[in-house]
Amino acid sequence: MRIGELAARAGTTTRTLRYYESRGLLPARRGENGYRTYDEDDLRLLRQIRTLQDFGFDLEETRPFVECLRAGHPEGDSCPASLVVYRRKLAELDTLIEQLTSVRAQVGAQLARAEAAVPGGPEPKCELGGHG
Amino acid sequence: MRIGELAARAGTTTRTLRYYESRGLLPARRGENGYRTYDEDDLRLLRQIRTLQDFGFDLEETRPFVECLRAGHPEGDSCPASLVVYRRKLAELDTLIEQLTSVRAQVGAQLARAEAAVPGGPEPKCELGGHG
DNA sequence: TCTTGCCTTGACGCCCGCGTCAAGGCTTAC
DNA sequence: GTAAGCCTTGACGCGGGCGTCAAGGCAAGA
Repeated sequence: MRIGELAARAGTTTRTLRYYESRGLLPARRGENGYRTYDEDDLRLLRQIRTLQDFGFDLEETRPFVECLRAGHPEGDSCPASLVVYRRKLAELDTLIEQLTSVRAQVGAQLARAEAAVPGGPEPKCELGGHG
Repeated sequence: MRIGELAARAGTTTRTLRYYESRGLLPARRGENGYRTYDEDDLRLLRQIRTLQDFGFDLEETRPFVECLRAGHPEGDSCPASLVVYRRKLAELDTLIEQLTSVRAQVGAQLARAEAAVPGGPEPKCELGGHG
């Protein structure tokens, strides 16, 4: 299979595949005409990468999973190095979610305070004259 | 006050202030020698910008707050345009937190599944021989 | 043979909020 | 006078994951 077909089957682009290859993540064999050649295993690796990318993993973070698959393991996370990445990611996510939740609370409080100070804020269609 | 002092008092850098000016966010008067000149009001504007930046607001999103202060209002969020930004930000935060929470759950599930499949994963120092 | 459509490499663009360096001018203290 | 330390503008770099164009090679059908 050539690069265009692989890209289509994985729902990505040829540019992306060349980029992965440039990063050493998904090297390709070459046909006699110089075209990149891929097989079903490459598709599996690519899908592993894409899944993790969709989760917000950096490209580098997908490397252990790819290497794990390439080493013949049944899943990309069948290797300790992948689990390390999982755990680090979980910690990052927890920290991030905590921070965002804190920010959300602060922004929400600011909004509530500001709305209370502005006439017509919470219920803009009532008491237009503001005589009450 | 000149740019260095303002930067120091706001806990930022001169480069940042020039950048804000280039974006039209924090224009400066000029002394006869060409030096930028700021006053205490500029410091207030700058602190408003920095606070929102710390909350993860884009620079453009701070503009209504800055203009509100510059218009003479007591707070940057004393204007409707600022409240719009607040509400939009809250919605963005909610969406993002939701997505991250979902990802966290999926990654956590993947980790649990992978750990269950790998001997020595959850408790690496026990049963080295794995005879149990 | 010509066209169409795939493929190749190379290289610049984008986003965003600055960091950092360059080359020079002004000010101030000694 | 001169050195230090502030200021000026201009311009390139960075990180990440590609998009997009350029210029050309190769393959297959009419």
